Amino acid sequence: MHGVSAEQAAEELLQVVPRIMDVIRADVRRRRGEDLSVAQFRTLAFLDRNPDISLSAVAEHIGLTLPSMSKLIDGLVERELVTRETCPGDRRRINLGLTPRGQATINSAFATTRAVLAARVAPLSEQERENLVRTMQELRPLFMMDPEPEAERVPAGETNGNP
Amino acid sequence: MHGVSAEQAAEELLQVVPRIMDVIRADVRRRRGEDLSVAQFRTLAFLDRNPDISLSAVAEHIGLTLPSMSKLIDGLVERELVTRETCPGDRRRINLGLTPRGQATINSAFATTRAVLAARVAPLSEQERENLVRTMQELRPLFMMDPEPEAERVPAGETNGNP
DNA sequence: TATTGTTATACTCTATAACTATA
DNA sequence: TATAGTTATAGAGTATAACAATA
Repeated sequence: MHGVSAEQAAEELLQVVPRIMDVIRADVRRRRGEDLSVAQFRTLAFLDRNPDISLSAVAEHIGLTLPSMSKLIDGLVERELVTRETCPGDRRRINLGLTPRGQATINSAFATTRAVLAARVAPLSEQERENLVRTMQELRPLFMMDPEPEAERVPAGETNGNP
Repeated sequence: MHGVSAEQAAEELLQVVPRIMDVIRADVRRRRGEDLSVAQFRTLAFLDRNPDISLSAVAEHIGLTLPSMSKLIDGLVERELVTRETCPGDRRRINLGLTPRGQATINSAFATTRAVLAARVAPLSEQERENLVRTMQELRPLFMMDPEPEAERVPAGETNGNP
């Protein structure tokens, strides 16, 4: 193998990553013991990675409007999975976070999913596992950043004529 | 790097794959020119990979009930993105497929997402890209199969007490 | 009788618009 | 006046239950 273009690498990601995600998603669906919707689950996971974040920031990342996310958070606060506190410096903002129960919920979910993934990659050789880990570590920084500063939403109805 | 366990490899996947998926998902959200919901988009992509499949099979994969998927397909058929034909051999079943317009829609979406991913992996060296492609090819067969033959749904309320 | 899919109905989720509170 | 969130209302999406058609 030689001369791999960025486009070819992208094609591989596009074909394989969603398949891995299917397995993760199926696991999440199967064991949502707290009866969480997918959006609620994604929100918990996001709060796990981003403590003390604002409502707007969560809404933008998850892809919901502010009112929708406000209501979704309502439900998580009621179930004592999420904390919602007024920001001391700017009393308009709120700081969101996980309660111990919320943290336990997400930890438990991750543990289960990790086991499912481990079973999937079990057939790999030692060499292949090392390869896998190296690749993930190389990809990690490239997909953590937000390169597109809130790109404008397509005006819904005006489809772009693209390649 | 040596002595990588399946659990460690799984941990890497669990941390990085959802981040890549965030980028893919954000792109899908941003340019759903046909005004497709996420479920509708996933359905089109699934039909692209699995021609002439039944309604039940699609519903199970996407994670919707049969009535919900029936209605979702209604919408896609109305917009002339999906074909729905009675199966000749067994007239209870239906065969689903993409219309040329549906195929064009999914192709266009993939092209855009591929470009976004290519931009992300552009910083990788030639060596790293080769690594990436090799890893994806090794993972592909492991995540294509369905090892869990429709595992029973947790009875909703009885959360498992796990690690 | 069992299987595949659809129709009927109700509920949940999400969005748009209007509003409150703080800056 | 601008910004961060919430409340009010309406529309879309989804589920459960009942039904129709084929095997």
